[in-house]
Amino acid sequence: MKKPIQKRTLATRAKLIDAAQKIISTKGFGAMRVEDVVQGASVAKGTFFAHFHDKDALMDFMIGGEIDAHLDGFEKLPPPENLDTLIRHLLPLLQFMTSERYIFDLILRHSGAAAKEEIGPIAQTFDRQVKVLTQWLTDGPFRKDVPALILAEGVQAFAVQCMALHFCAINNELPMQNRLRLYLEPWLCSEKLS
Amino acid sequence: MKKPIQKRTLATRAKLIDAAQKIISTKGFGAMRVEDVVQGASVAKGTFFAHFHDKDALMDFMIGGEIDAHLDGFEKLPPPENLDTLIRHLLPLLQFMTSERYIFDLILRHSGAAAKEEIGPIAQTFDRQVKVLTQWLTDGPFRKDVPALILAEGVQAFAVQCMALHFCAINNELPMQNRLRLYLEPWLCSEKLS
DNA sequence: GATAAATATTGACCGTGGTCATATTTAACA
DNA sequence: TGTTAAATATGACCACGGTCAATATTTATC
Repeated sequence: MKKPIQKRTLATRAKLIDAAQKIISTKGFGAMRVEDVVQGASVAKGTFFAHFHDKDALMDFMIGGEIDAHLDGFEKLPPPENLDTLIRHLLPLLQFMTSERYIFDLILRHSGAAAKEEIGPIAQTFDRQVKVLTQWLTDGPFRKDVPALILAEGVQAFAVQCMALHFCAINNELPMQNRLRLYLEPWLCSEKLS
Repeated sequence: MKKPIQKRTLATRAKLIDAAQKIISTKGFGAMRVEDVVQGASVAKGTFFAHFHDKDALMDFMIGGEIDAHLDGFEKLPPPENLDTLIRHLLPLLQFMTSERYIFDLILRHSGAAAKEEIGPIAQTFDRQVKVLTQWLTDGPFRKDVPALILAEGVQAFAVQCMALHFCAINNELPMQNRLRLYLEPWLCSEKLS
């Protein structure tokens, strides 16, 4: 994980990731079994855990990669000139994150770096996301009485809330983006009183 | 689960919950094993799953009970007359929710009712919490340009964010209540522009 | 090229959540 | 009270993530 110097190591790792990718793209993230991955990669089970601390670590890596791809796209976009554009830009990422219940749960578990351990791929993307949002909010026509960083973290909080309610039996009649707008309008387009 | 008519059923159920409670109060939620519970209750393993759909369902019940106790307390409190009081009232609940990583993760998983299934105990407490907050926000000195329900859901979203960051290696230098204040001040004490 | 140290791989094994055909108990009715 | 059907309990069994001592391979040193 930290220093894969040997060629063999890199090859094995690639085989594992390849096998995982194959399973994911056909059966989805939630259906991935470690046993299937090692069989697909033609290695022993123990080898898997020599490369990834646990199953979650591989998922963290795979899902983190997907999120990073979205963020790469965000960074090529011009700062949104209004709230609706901001939401529209964000939507594809939110849709990926909610495309499987398994994905969303795993993201929640890994969105904050676990104490004392190193910061994982997904946690890094959350930091990156805040950075992108901070930039957007600084440049766009949004409130300036609150630090853009706080606003960005708030957008993240509301996005998580909307995704959670998306999976909710009683609260999912409203599309995610509409609900997000309901929160973000008062959050981003207000000013402090007095 | 739905219609425990027989006395035996109620007794068995009580034995299971008792055994679970005993384990939880000595070793914590995260250390609970189904095997230990059934042994403590002197029943077979299969019996457990006749009473609870899975381990999470028992946890949902136990943790839901704890949260409900907090909400009972909230309802006896007068509506907070300012932001700091609101946060102070909320804090004990947030502290329980973050007292174990296991608890927080489970709460996140169950805070929205799973699609098509019945609404679980924790999901119900989240609804209840929104109701209490809505009342508080209606009565207190907070912004009135946004429906109190939306404000309440926002408070919940920010609370979740603060709890998540509480477990985060890089973002946990700020106490939960201070961070919450950072979000809630612009959220609750602003007015929409134009 | 021989040998030793470091690194990577193996697969039998384990812990724990969850299943299900079978056995037992309860309730209803004659 | 005896018979029977529904409700409940049982425990052997399975699935799957994860461990670890033993083995194999690579790299370093001479």
